[in-house]
Amino acid sequence: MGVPERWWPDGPAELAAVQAELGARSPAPWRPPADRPIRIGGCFCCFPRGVEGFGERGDPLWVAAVTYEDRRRIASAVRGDRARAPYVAGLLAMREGPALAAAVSELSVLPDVLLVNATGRDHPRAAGLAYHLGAALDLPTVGVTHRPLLATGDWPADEAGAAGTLTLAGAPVGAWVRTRAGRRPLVAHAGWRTDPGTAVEVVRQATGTARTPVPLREARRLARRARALR
DNA sequence: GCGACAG
DNA sequence: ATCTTGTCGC
Repeated sequence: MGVPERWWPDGPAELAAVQAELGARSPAPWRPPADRPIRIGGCFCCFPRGVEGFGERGDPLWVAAVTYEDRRRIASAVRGDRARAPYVAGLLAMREGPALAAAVSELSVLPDVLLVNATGRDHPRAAGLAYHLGAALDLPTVGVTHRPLLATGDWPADEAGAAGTLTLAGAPVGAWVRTRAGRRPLVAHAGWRTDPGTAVEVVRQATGTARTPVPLREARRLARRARALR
């Protein structure tokens, strides 16, 4: 993945500069291959229970990454690490970026596209963590969150698969997606080399019986299990 | 000035 | 992110 310091600087101003540079890029669009099963990955980062709020530099954390092909998990990686900074909206990369990048890099089989618990182009500098992580790893990414950061748009109909575009400054940056009827929709974010349409398609394909896409759920489960093992 | 604000 | 409490549905 190249030199870590180049992608994950320590200071807010330095990170903002990296985001501005990355956000101005227009990487070649990636599209899911139609001739073979698509490998979808997911990564997740969790923190100690009982510690609420924004946290701080040095907080212990656990990260997990997985690769799925068809309905099966074909690779996984779990590790413990430390946060680089407290949580600050718009600067999430400074807190979790390096740890997530390290976990994904340890996968024996990389996915075609990676699901990240973060925003993508829906960001002040068009470079949320999902987009940023993809650029750092040279891997197409799709962001998945409970709500948008800055983008706005109406909720879709209450039926599985329904989607509603989210725009920021007039540009489509993601979409609300109803992965399960009767449940709150989640947000599929355009990330590194993916547009809103692709993001929705990947989320739909990765979703099983639960609201959260399978690879993301599994990465979350593994990270929390590692935390439980202390 | 005040509220909002990914995880 | 994590925690608490309450409510609804199977």
